[in-house]
Amino acid sequence: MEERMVYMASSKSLLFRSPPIQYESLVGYLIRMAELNRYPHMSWIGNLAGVNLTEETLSKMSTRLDRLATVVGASAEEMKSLCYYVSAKGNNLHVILSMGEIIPKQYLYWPSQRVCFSCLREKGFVSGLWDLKAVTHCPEHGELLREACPACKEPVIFNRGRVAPCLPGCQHNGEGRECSDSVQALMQLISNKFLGTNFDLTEFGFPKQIVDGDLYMLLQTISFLAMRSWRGEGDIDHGWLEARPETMIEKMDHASGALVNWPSGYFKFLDDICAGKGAPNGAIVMHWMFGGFYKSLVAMQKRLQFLFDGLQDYMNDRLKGQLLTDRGSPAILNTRDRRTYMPGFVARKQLGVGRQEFKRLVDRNFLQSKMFHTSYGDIVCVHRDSVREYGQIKERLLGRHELSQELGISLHSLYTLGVGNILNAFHSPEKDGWPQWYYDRQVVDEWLHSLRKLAKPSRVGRETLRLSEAVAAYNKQGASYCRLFHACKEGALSLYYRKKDDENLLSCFHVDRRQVRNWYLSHA
DNA sequence: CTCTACACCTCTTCCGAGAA
DNA sequence: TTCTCGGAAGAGGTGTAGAG
Repeated sequence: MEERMVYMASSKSLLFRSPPIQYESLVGYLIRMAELNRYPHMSWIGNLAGVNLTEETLSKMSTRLDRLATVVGASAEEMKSLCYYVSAKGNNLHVILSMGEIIPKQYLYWPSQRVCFSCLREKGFVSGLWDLKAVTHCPEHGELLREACPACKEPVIFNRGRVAPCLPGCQHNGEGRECSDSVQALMQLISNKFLGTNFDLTEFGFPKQIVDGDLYMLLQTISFLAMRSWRGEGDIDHGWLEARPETMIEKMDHASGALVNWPSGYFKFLDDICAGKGAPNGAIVMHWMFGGFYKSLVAMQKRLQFLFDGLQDYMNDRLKGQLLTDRGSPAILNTRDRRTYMPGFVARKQLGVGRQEFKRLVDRNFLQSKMFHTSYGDIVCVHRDSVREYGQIKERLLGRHELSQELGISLHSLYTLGVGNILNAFHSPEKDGWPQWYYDRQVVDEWLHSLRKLAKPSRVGRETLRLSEAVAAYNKQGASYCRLFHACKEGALSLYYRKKDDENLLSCFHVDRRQVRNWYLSHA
């Protein structure tokens, strides 16, 4: 019995064998084997293995791989490597890709009956990539995938016995390149994600999000951009299903053009759909298509965030000299305000300042401002970067009462530090006409840090004075914090550091009692 | 497609409350 | 007292939905 099984198995294997070629499709491999063994149809190999290879049962093929492997004489591993997608169990609507990703089945022909004739002639194989609907052109030759030979008109059927479907004697060698650079690059990007090829696409400048993202995201992006008749919140996978192959070529051209050289390609794409024709130099006159595009994009925002962000960048770019307001268009900036220039109202809210302070910030150039002519008249808007920068500084601002307490010196001493150019205020009446004094905490910290670096650890037994004591003791000789700090900096006095004292930030700094006395006497 | 009611946006001015 | 903030009100404006 055992021997008979072995005999049966060996009798049902092919005479001529050949290992799979890299990136070959499973069906394509069987076709190639059929041709090698002079079988008129690849389904004959299925018959040998007891597997029904009709179109309807193809999805189950992956479960019969071992039987097919025995017949064609390939290892189970080799056979598995040909399965770029398998149907998910109990889920007829999705397929699992070899990388583990799951995508709707509608993105695939099952299997494809379209081929690149250049590939057939040059490499003698059927690529697994051609099963993807989004692949309209061969990534390598840029040739259109066809359902029939353009020379002998013989149609490509999947259950054929020869890799090339042509009639005997047909010498058609492929058409060569038939698409733009951008379409071919997009095909290569799909190929990299689906087959794992390594086309170098850096020069085409695809957005990072789809280069790094998964295949499904790329397919959805293409599907979305290729629609070109956006009808609100339709299903993105759906809009594409109905696309007829002949319209796909043009759609692909649009989609790939939008994705290469990000974001300028996308901007041109948006120009086409957003700006009405004949608008005065660069001004945006919304085209009717824009509404549908925008609504669909909002519906897809979670998945295709970069397209949404790109749209906002586009608005900013095209409206450089004009102002983009929130008014009447609540949705466009609700999600994420990325206007280059924002109205004063918005900036004030973000900074938490009132009108007077805002006006001062603009007048003193803390906020980069620009006048815009709008329907309300001329209004002042400010650059978002300057708002962000000042917002960060504002968080660090410190009133002078607070600072003098922290440092343990009087308000007047703090003032003299400013006069002596030791510690300058960020805002002050003298410097920029601010009614209050404010110091930048970061500047204060840097100053204290530099003092600490200057100071030496105090040795036990050395008679030292705190700075405040030194100032008090030699006040009549003209002592001031200012002069002490300058002397320390120039090296005339040594500064000591005692960790124990931490009543306030300056109390840990000491000077030598004798040194400071001599120093004052010599200067008196 | 056009018209209209509506929701919503942002400006200015005025005013009261609270902090320095 | 002076300065600042923020709410209310009024004015002017725009996109959208729905009806016709």
